[in-house]
Amino acid sequence: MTPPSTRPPRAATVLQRHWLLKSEPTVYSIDDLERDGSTGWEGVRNYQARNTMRDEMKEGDLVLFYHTNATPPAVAGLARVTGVVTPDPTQFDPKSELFDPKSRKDDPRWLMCHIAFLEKFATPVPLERLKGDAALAEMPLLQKGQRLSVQPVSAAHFAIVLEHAGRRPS
DNA sequence: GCCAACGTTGGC
DNA sequence: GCCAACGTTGGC
Repeated sequence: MTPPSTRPPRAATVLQRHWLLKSEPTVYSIDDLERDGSTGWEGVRNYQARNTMRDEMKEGDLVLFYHTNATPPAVAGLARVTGVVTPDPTQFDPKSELFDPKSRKDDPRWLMCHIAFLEKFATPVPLERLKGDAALAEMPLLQKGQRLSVQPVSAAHFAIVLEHAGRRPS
């Protein structure tokens, strides 16, 4: 017989997850986010990334802001998820490169998460440095062929990246 | 610019 | 449902 637990049930509200969002800095950089304070993450056109934003990212989650197609590619700073997903307006704009004629306003195909600026790293963490840390070998970003623009990051990997950035894990 | 890896599309 | 063709990603 299992005695009744004396512990409270694990509360989903205490779970804070960590993510990595990729952006080309020539399109939208950590400096742009610092200037804007917060932003809707427009432009995701991959179903897996969309589903992650829709189903898994929660307010208060922490985000590594990664500069892709940059010199060098690097984790550039930190952001925080601020709320639920909303339709990505660019899918309905015929003048946008991201226009999707198959998406309907009453059933939007593409969604965007919302993030707020937390900090720009004084010391960005280059991809090469991440690759050089054996403790990060399993990080999704470093897997061969990976190219998701929205990725999960484990709490352990997140803390290690912060250390590389010269930050004390909080 | 190259190209490996992956995702999407569409004919059948 | 298969799969070839095509488009995109993104480091180098």
